[in-house]
Amino acid sequence: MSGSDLFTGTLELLILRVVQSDKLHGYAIGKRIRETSLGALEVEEGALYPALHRLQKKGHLTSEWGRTDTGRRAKFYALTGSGTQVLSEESKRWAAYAEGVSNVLSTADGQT
Amino acid sequence: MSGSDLFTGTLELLILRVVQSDKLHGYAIGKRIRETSLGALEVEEGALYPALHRLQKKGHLTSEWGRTDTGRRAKFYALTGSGTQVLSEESKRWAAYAEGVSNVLSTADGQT
DNA sequence: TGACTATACCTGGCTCACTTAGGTATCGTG
DNA sequence: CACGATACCTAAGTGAGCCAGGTATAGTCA
Repeated sequence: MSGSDLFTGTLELLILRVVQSDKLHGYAIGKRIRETSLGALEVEEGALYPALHRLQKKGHLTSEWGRTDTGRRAKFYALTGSGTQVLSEESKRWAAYAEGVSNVLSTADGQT
Repeated sequence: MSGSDLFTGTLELLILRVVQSDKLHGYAIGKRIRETSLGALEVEEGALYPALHRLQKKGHLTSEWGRTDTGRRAKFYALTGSGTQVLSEESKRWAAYAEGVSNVLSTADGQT
């Protein structure tokens, strides 16, 4: 229940989006999410790696072993066609959802 | 996996916010969330009632049996002091989180 | 050389919010 | 009087994420 908990269901969306920008490896994906969100999103490795495997299993990502700039062994992920589509759908779903929450949070009190 | 799934963790926030506006009963809380969000947020009863009980157990809500305008028996909920505080904290957490997600989703591609 | 940190990957056990799918009871309406 | 809407509830199952471990390697610094 720590304050940095993810809202369940957003991680896959974030991963897909980050991988769309750049072909990254898992560890870098986590870092990228953390940095791009300016620390607001903390990605635990115990959530990250299973999520990557899930996405690959579902066919939304492909993976390939390679080397980082610093010569380290790492698994690089790339979006598939279905991944691109899911990203698009989930982005819309997130936007609608966030707007819905925003509406509820900002509604003037006591209206019918 | 239907498209209207909640992002886990937001429901309690929504409930607290809705109850702050008006002293409502459970069923009406669900309806209010659905309506205020213009249908974007679908609240299942199987999620709603346990959430209300959780919040009460944690001391963030109190409940009282009463009657609706139409004469129906219903349990009305009200915010406690701690509930108000949690609402404030969770609102901030949501705002920060949503901004974080927004940053990730809208980041220009390929930046370091 | 050897210790230590950061990088990079992984898994198993647990928790717990949510979905699904039932159930009860009452009121208004066709 | 059947039916839908209102109003409440719970049990079983799922599954994402947290926690806490593990392995291995590259670079740094004493």
